[in-house]
Amino acid sequence: MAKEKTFVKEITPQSEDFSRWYIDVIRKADLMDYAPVRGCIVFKPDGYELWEACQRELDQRFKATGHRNAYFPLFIPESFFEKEKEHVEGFNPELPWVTEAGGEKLEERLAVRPTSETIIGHMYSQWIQSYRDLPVLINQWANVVRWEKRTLPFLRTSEFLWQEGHTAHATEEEARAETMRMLDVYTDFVETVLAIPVYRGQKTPLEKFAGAVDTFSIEAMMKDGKALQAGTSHYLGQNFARSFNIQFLDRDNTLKYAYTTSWGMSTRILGALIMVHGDDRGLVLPPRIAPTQVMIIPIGPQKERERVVQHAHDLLRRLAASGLRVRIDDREDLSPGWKFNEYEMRGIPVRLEVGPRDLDAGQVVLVRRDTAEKLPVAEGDLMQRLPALLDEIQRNLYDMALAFRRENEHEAESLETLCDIIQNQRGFVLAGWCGDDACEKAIKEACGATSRNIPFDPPRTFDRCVVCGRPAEHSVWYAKAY
RNA sequence: CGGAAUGUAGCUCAGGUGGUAGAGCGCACGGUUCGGGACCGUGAGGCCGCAGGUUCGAGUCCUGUCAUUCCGACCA
Repeated sequence: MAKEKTFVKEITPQSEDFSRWYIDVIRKADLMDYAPVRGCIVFKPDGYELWEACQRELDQRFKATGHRNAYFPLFIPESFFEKEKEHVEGFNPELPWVTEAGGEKLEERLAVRPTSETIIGHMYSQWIQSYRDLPVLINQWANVVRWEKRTLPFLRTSEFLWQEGHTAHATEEEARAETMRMLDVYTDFVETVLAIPVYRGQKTPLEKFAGAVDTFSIEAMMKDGKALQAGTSHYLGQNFARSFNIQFLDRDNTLKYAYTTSWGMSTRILGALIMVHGDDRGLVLPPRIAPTQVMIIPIGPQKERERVVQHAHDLLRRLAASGLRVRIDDREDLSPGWKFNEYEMRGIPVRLEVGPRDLDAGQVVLVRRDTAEKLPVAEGDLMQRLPALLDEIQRNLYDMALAFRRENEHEAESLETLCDIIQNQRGFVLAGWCGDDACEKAIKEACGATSRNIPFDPPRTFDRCVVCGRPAEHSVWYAKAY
């Protein structure tokens, strides 16, 4: 027991210092390493596999909604950014520039893309002539660069991986439907696969994407009560179509600008996954996203070893054949206790222990990562019980995250109350808003909370703006955000 | 980009007032162990972040620089 403490000491408890906990976990679990360039990280295999799992789930959903993947260049001519005023203002401070190549100064500087609306808009203008060419439904998996002042692994890195969908439509109605459809896709992925409940809503004008007409987001609450924007979907109206001349000839033989959308989810979602489910022992991965769902650990003294390991491998084959993501750790030089701790820290949902005693009893022991419960299971029942257990863990993780979120949802009728909650408690605060940017800024200045979104179906409505007291037009979630 | 702290072995860290670098864990080898991070023995491992400067001599003092962490400003 005393030794166990030494182990736990390597991960700072969440209650002591949440930021420290986060850094400790991602490093101990071997998800990433720091690269020599500011704000850049290496996704190590265990971290990258998580992203691959996200990619797989999302990609499947994108394709099921009619999208196809393509790839656009990393470099974007400077002039492209100047075509959309808000867009250039929003991104200029974060752009890295290529000014020289092949030993010569470039005629026109090239930005390393921070997002691809401009270059894709340019290409779409050449591809779209007629209403018959619409809609264009394209997604790309890419890396982008934003030179942020302050970086944090996964949550805000200089270079990050993401997907960005870019679509063009003949009508506003269709483009708006697309915007909402993709928000639904994100919601489904994050809630059902990552087991993270989200608030769906619209961004305020101050927080919306530079160049968008409307931005919608899903927002998740981390275990320290802070908010993390898990995904965004933008209705761009005709803004980019006008800037990049995306015009088509409609049925009525008139030239019209297309309506476009864009939507993105990035490796930042991994930060959410870690901070929503992780605990003081390390990562906790929902079964549906876990690269390894079950880790088999054969146990036993040398003289029993052969028959135990053989049996464990037999189990491995059968479980893998049934479609489960199973691995075995049959290394002889590490004690079972060491392995238990190791795979708990790495967040593997279920451990399957099998030793001589189990063999004799015709059973195995399943251990849940989420509750630490040990469940002896007769081998005959294993094929039924294991998938059911994984489902149960998936559900439980969502329920726990939802319960935590509910405990940390607040309401405020006054700025004082709002700030008191933000500064002395934790979580999200719902409050009335008149619609004026100034009131939103006032809250940020008063206590550092920003508007997260205007939820589609707020738990309640307010008569007055929490800042100015004028009639409230919306209910808004406020929180400190990552 | 401003403020603070940190940078010494793979990891966590120790190295008063300058004198040529240490521990624990980990790693390698051998042996004993194995149902919650086992133990014994032997051993390998260091341009002390990087670059200058002061000095007979710098991990230690000074300057610059890079990176990380925290706080602020900024932030689809």
